[in-house]
Amino acid sequence: MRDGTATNTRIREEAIRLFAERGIDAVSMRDIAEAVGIRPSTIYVHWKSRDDLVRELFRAGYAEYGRRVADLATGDGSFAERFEAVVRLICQLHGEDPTLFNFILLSQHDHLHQIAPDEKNPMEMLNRMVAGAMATGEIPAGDPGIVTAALVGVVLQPATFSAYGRLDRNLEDMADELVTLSLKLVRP
Amino acid sequence: MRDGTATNTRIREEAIRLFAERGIDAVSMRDIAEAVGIRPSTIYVHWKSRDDLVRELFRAGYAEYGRRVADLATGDGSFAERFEAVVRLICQLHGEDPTLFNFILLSQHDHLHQIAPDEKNPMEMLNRMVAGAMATGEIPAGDPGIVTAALVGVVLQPATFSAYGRLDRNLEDMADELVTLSLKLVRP
DNA sequence: TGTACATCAGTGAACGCGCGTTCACTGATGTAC
DNA sequence: TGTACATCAGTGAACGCGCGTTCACTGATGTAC
Repeated sequence: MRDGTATNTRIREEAIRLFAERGIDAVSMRDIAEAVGIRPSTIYVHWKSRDDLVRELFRAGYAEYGRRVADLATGDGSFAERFEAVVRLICQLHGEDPTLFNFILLSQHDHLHQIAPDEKNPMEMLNRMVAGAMATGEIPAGDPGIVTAALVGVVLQPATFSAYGRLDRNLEDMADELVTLSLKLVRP
Repeated sequence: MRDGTATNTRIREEAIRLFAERGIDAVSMRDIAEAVGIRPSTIYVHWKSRDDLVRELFRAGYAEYGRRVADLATGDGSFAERFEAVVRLICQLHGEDPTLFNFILLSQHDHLHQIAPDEKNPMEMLNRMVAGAMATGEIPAGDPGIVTAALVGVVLQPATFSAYGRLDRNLEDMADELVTLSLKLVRP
């Protein structure tokens, strides 16, 4: 039999690229197949359905990001140190694979609800980090949900603007500024 | 002849509601017609195409929001005063018509690129406000694009979390906290 | 090393479906006299 | 007030199209002997 691993990988790559560029809904199975240079039916050799493909790609990426955020968030050090590390990680993830990063960033709304709550969820992770730091008095008390959302916004809004060309700088180049800005949010 | 004004209004209302609830791509002309209680072909009496309908709804809402933000952003007072007013306005807009607010919030990415740059653009407005305040030394110097993006993120990320049920509080109830948080971003 | 066979990645044609849209029509209602 | 007419909001049936998906098939390649 032939080895389908290479084809499988290429389907993943092209699908993520097209989804990130055009939005998930705007990409058909035929589009993906054409980009890979195969027939649409070949995709069904590797995945049960379109939905299956999308879900697997999102989950795999989101889970990996979740793991890496979790490693830093649950590490040693003060809240400020750990949070700075998370912000820098996010900027670095964008630098490593902007296409994957944008795919996850832009498709999160459609897919977050089908992520099981027990998976290592970056948002949950941050929420606990913030709530913990409030409890110890490391950062000012407040509604942890709002503060977490605001912290996320400070980083992801520039990422979104960058993805849409509204900001022409790479996330990695903004890391220092984003660290400074987000830490200002949790000063007394 | 019959008066189509009421039908026209109902089509707008139901379309915005469905778009906000399900996402624009997931709503068909038949869905809208069914919600209104008319035949799909009737929508074409009022709009040339589906695209036309979506664009008109988005533009009308975005333009109105732009005007109201512009009024506050270009008013008298310090940067902090004007910015606080803008944040409170955004929270209030959410309270006035959460459905319209969410429609614009969630569909902005698909449609921002077809908004003419000369229209009163809330983002452009804020960008100029921030750049101006940096020039006068009212807020610390920096990249105005990043600081604007971060400020927007502090407000819109909680709005997004609220729209998706990740935060169960209304934007209006968070106004005080969001003002406090966003102003922290521009302290020395 | 050479041959027979099993496996299964990849194909090609076709399917049913829901989509946006068109268009000849109907008939309620405002206007003119 | 009553009648004839014009207007056009709304209808119903149909269209072509691209979509996701299926399935009998082909043929390259790994394995057994």
